[in-house]
Amino acid sequence: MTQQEYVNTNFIEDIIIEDRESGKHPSIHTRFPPEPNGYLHIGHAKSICLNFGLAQKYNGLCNLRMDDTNPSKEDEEYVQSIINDIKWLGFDWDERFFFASDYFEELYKYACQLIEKGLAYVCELTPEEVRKSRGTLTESGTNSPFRNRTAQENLAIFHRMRAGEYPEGSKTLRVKIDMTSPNINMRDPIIYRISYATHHKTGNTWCIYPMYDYAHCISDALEHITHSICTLEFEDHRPLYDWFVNQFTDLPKPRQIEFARLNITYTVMSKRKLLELVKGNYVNGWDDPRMPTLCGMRRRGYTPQAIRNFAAQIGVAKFNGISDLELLEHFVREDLNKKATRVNVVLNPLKVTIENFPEDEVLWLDAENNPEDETAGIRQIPFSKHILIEQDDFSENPPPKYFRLSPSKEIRLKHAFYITCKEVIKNSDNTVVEVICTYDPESKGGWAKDGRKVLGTSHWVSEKEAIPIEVRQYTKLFLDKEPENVVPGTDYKDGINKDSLAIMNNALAEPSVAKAAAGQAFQFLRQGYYVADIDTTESKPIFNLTVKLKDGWTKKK
RNA sequence: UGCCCCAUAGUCUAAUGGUAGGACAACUGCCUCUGGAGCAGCUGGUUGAGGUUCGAAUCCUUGUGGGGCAGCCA
Repeated sequence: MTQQEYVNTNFIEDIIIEDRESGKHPSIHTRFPPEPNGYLHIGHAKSICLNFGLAQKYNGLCNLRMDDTNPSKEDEEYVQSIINDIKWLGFDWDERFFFASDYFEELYKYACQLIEKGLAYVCELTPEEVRKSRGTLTESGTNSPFRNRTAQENLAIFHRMRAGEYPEGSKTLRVKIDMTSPNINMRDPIIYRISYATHHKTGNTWCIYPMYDYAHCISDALEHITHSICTLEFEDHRPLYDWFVNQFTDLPKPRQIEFARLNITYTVMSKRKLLELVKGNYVNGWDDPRMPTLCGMRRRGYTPQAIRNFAAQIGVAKFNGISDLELLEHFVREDLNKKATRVNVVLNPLKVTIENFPEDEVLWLDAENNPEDETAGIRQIPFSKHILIEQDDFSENPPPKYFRLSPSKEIRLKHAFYITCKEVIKNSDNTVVEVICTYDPESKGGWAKDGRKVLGTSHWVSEKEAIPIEVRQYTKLFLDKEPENVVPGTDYKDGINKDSLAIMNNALAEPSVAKAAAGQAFQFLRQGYYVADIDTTESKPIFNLTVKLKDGWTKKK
C-alpha cells in the first residue's frame, strides 16, 4: 500500500474518523459481502478496495462474507472465483471468511423473537396479492388479512414452515411495520420465504430462507461490523436496516453507509448484461479480455496495482457519475511501464534487405530489457541481412513530419544500425513488398560515429530467427461511450463493436519471446503492452493486447 | 406527480464559513536510441434565484436538472 493511494479523505473516512475520536468505535470493522451468483468485476473492485483499504488504513478488520441467502441463484463455482479474484487484487481476510448461511440458525431464532414480540406474522397471500396490497409509489398499501394472528399461532406455523410442511410460495414470514409508510421497504416486508432449492452450502437442511434486508443487517451485527458499506440503491433500505438492528438489545448496531457504484465509459457493468454477453457468445467467456470482470482484466494483462491505484484515484462519493476508461488505462500504462519487458515484435511485416550486409552472417546485439528499470538487465537479439519491419514504418510517399523509413531517408533500427532506403520493390498491384536498404556498419548499437542524427527509430526482427506468434488485438467492446444509456426501443447489444477483436496471425517476434510464461507482461516496442495469454505454449505463443502505448503521431495525423 | 438521495472544469474528485486544488483528458513547448517514458507550461469549474454572514462551493429557503424505490432478488 503506497502512501499516494490515500491522499484525501472521503465522506466515509470522515465518519470513521469521527467515530474513533468520539470513542464510539475505537477500532473499525468492515466487510465485503458478495453474493456468489456471478463473477466479480471492476465495480466490485472499487468496493473491495474501499472496504479492505479502510480496514488497513485505520487499523481495523475486514471480513469476507458470501451473501448466500438465495439458493436458486448461488453456486460454489462463484465462491471460488470470488476468493481467487480478491486474493489476486491483493487483499486478505485472514480467518474471517463467512457465509450468511452460517447464521441461518441464529437468524431463525431472532425471527422467532420477532414473532413472540408481535412484530412478525405468517402471511398466506399469494405473490400477486402481496404485490397488490403493497400499494404503489404514490398510494399506501393495505394490511394483510393475516396480520393479526396470535404470536402462538404464528410461531407454530413458522416452525411447520421450517419443517417443510408447506409448498413453495404458499406462506411467508412478514415483519409488522407500517403498510402506509411512504417508504415501500417499510410496508411489512417479507423476511422469510419457502424454497426447496438445494443450497450450495447447507444442501437441503433448510426450506425457508431469510431475505436480504433481514439477513444482511443481522449478519453484520453478528460479525460486529461497525461500518456496513453498500451502494446507493440501498439508501431507502437503511430505515429497515436500523429497524431490525434496534429490535435486538443483545446485538451491536452497525451503521449502513451508501456510496455511488462505479461506472466506466464504453463499459457495461450489470451482472445481468455481463451474463448475457457470455451466454450469447458475444464474448468468449467470463474471462474474455474484453470483459470488465476481474478475471477478464487479469487475462487482458491489467495488474492489481493498476486497479488499486485507479480505485484510489476515482475516490468515493454519493454522486452517481461515469469515470473515463482512459483513467483506468493510464494506471495500467503507468504500472506496466515500470514492469514490462521490452521486446521487438512486428505485427504486419515488411521485408527489408540490407544489401551491404553479408548473406549468412548473424550478429547478436545487446538490447536493454527495460529502460525504466536497470535491474531488468539486457538480452541478445539477432541481426542479419534479411529483416522485417512494420508496414506502417515505411511510406513511399510520406506525409509531412513523417519520421520513419521512406525513399532515400535514413532511420535507426532499435539497438542495431542506421539504415538508408535505396530501393522499393513493388508487385503488380503496386503494393510495396520489399525495401532494399544499406546499413552503416559504423552505427552498431544504434549510434553513428560521426554523431549525425536520425528522426526515427523502428523496431524490427531478423527474418530467419524470428518466431511466429499469435497476437490478439483487443479494443473497446462497445462503440458508445455510455452503452447502458441507450435510446428507448434499442438494445445495448446493438452498440457492440464488431471489431473488438482482431487476430494477427502474421506477427513475428524476436526469439526471446518464445520463452514467455502465461501472464508475463511485455511491451512490444513502440506499440503497446501485451501479456502472454493463458493458452500460450512455446510452440504457439499467444499474446493479448493489454493497452496501446500513447501515440503522438497518429494523433497528429 | 409519493418518499429518499445527488449537483465543483470534458471526466472523477478535494476544499469541513476564510486564496477553488489534484488526477485523467486536451493543448503548447522541451527532451529522447520507443512519435513511448520524462519535464515544463497553458486552457477550462462552484446548477439558477433569494437569504444568513465582515466573508458562502460550504449554512437556510426555493426553483431546475439527474439518480433510486412498487422481487417470495441482492
